[in-house]
Amino acid sequence: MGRQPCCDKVGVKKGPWTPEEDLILVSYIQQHGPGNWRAVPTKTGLLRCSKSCRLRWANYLRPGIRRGNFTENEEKMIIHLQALLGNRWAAIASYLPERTDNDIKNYWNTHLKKKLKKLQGNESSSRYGFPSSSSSYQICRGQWERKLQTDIHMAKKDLSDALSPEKSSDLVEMKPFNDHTSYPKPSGYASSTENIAKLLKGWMRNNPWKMADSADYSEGTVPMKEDKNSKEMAEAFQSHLGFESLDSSLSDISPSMSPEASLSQYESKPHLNAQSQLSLLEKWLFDEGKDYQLCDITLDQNLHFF
DNA sequence: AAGGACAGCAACCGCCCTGAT
DNA sequence: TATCAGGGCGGTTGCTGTCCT
Repeated sequence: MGRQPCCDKVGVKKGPWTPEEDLILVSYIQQHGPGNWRAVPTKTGLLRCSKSCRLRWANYLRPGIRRGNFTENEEKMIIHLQALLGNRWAAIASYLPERTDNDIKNYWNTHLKKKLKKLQGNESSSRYGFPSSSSSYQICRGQWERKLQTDIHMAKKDLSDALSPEKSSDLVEMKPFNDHTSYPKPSGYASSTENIAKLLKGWMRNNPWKMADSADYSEGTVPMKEDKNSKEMAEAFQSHLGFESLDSSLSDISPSMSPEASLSQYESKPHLNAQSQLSLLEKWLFDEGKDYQLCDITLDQNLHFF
């Protein structure tokens, strides 16, 4: 028995989102909060699959998202977390504030894979805390990697055990940054509107209200028939959100959003629960001063906490 | 300047999990 | 207990921009 598609594919628009669609989606979510994605296309008039709406929100429009320019520290974290967790991008993303799993996945596939390949081929690099010039380091790193390889499997198993409800119930509350139940609420809608603001700024720069000339923007995905309407809508949105003073004006949860909605906008990611058991790992990962002195932490110490 | 190759990334696809009924 | 819908997730695709010849 085949699974039903998430939505009726007929008449569903695909491809890149237009600014108008983004505005509509953000406006809707601002009013109703994220969730109940199936209702979004029908209630907004967007000719998009519900999944597409959720993805667009989660990966692009959601509050607190930072895009591009991964820092070296973020790279290190991704590399080490990937070694420990595998391609569990959502779990990895939960440790990286402001990054989406999709972003991390793309970054891994396009940048870090190559970098690591290079590093493997060229052991002389010390960029990731592997000071090659030291022979003792070579031994140390080798030992560490061997141990890591052989024990990752066990660690994963233990981790999944630790994640089971009966065990996680007595864990200390210490969650990854992106766990949206404990996410340091940035500023209600501010970050999201920042995204939209940037989007619109660029859009307005490039589209002096001539979208109707563009086939892309006139495909009928948005119930706006005139440039004027688009402009008015954007202006209203801009006015409402206040491009230039987003952080201050929206430093609290948007009043127009219900409490449930306010809370639920942080819901989009799962989290790991075995945080106390990962505490040393986290300390290790987040302690910038250490510069990932891998050899200072034995694998036994690490795995002890799984 | 043209066009082919390549890289980066947004978005889609389909499987899986979970909660509701 | 079985079934279903909604949502999450990882893998993959394909579009677009940039670089190279």
